[in-house]
Amino acid sequence: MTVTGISSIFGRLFRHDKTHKCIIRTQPKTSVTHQILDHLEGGNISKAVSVLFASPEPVAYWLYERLFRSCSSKSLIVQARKVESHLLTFSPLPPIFLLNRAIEAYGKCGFVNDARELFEQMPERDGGSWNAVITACAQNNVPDEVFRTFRRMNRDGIRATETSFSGVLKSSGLILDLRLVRQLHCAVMKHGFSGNVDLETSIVDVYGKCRVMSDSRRVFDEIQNPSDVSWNVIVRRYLEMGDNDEAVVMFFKMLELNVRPLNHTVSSVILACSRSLALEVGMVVHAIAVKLDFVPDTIVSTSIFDMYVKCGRLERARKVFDQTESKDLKSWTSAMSGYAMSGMTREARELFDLMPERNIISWNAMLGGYVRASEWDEALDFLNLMRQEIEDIDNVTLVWILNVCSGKSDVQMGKQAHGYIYRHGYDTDVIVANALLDMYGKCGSLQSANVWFRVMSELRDEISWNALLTGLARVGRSEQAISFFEGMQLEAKPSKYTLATLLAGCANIPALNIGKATHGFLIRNGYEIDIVIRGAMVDMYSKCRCLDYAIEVFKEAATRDLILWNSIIRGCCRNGRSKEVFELFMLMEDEGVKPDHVTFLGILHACIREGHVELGFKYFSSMSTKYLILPQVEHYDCMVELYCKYGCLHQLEEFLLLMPFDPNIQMLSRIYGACQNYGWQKLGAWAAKRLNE
DNA sequence: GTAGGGTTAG
Repeated sequence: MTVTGISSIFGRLFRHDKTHKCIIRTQPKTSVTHQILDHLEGGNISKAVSVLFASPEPVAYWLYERLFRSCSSKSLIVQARKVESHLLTFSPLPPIFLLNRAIEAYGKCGFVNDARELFEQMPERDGGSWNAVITACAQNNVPDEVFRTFRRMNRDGIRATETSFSGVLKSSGLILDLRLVRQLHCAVMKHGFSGNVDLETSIVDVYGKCRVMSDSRRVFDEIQNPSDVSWNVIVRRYLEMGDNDEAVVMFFKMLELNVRPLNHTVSSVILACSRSLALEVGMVVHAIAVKLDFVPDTIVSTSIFDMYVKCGRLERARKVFDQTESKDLKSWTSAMSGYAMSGMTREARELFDLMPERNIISWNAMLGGYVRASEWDEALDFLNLMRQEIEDIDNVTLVWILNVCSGKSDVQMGKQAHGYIYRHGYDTDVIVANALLDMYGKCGSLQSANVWFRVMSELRDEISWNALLTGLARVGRSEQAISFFEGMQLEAKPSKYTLATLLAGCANIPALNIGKATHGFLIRNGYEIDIVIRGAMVDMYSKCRCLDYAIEVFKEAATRDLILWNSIIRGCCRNGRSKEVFELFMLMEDEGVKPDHVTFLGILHACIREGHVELGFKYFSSMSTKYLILPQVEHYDCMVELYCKYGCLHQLEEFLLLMPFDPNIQMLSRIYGACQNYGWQKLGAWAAKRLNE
């Protein structure tokens, strides 16, 4: 034991001695003490504090301490302040440890300023005081103050303890400064805490939060006996990095070592399975969870439910939910929003209506479901209901409302929302502000979007730039988009999505030069040309009538997905190179990529151009027989065009008989025209009659 | 020491 350790024990003994004297000296007020104790034991802390506050005499120090601790555990700020006030009234120089308890209480209640003020006013402090104020700031997410205090503490020669480091590490998880984290890691080692599981776990956590999993994992592997929390942290960090596989691997390692997982760990692993759609592994983890008796755990069963929803196993999901015994507000909301965010608004609403209680988050989740599913009228109805049932809406509600305005292209409603946002001070919330910008862009009010973008000035971020850029590109104002793109680079780093938007903008006008410049920018700045960008480039070049470049870009792809194939196939059609479409289709099949309805639109258009009537019908039939794709109106449209254009009216008549729906106006007028051309009176008359109807 | 629910662009 260190010298300071011993002296502090003596200090405490000495203080107890004083406490003792205090009780003896104040014999008459033991009744006050008893009353306070009675109230504390009955859980009525407010009452206990009231009794204290009314007492014209001090009580024993140990009782003050108990009161502070009670206030901490129940977050009673007013009561904590009363206790401090009473204490200082009767003992202007109370023992340090008591004031430390007060600081802790203020911290737990979320009142950092009270904690700091008291700390600054203390005539004398011990290591505990420093720790108390650091912990208070750390708990309340005031990292700057934590570091300031920590540096001051070191300057004053106060030795950092485990508690100080745990506060500082927690704060460094908020600001994510890797250099700082490395320094702290060294400091922890230098102070001789290298065998301390808790601190090592914190270090694993902050490296992970800084997204440096190699270091995080190295520190983890060095821990002698990782605790359940250590395992929880490493699994969680892998999950958050998107490394779902490693999260699962670590979970199974933990089981091998016979460490019982925490409920949060099980929940993280299930989330990992759900995110990678690894249903089979997920079901194994589900079985493990059952075996380890986690079924009654709300957190675990909620994540199992969510996994089954995301993997499309609705019946299983519902079974898990119905079997969950203890459901709280969070698990109800989570389950309901699982449906809502997967587009199953009907199921979501069913749960929503069953919920025993709801808060703003539940309301927002349901509303978000309608918005995501583009069910605008349902969303509006729901908003009306919401207005009747709950008092307030918040920033999230506003974002969904703005989405409804965009969806309905209702700029009037959007402006009303803008007014509300302004009046209630939500205009400084960057997410709301960006949603507003997006709304103006999607409603085609580029003027308003521009104005608002300028008003946002200080607030705006990369998303704001992208939102405006998308708005401009959407209406084909690509020159303006590119000049914004130049402005953007002074403020924010364009993401690959920005560039994809820009390329789409070039494709629309079409603007080959800007498109080429964008291509060059991507290469010069070392952007990863992923499948999305590549698709945008193929599309841009083919729309700019530069098919050879498109083919070049297409060929360079290491992997090709359906969308990329579709882009090049449509590009060939668009540029009159229909013959190559059939070749491409064969290559696509060879690579094992399954065509979809878009692919077939391209093929049928190629048949129309090339006059392949028989082949066109063969492809059309193969859609349902070989590829199990239900032909849509557009495909029937193509077939009608094919038959009409080449005068195959016999086949057309047969085809029309098999068509599962009524011909639309476009088809009818095409048929009518063809019959006129080829003198096919009966069918022509029929088409004319239908047209008149 | 960690820790389950709703939020913006593409």
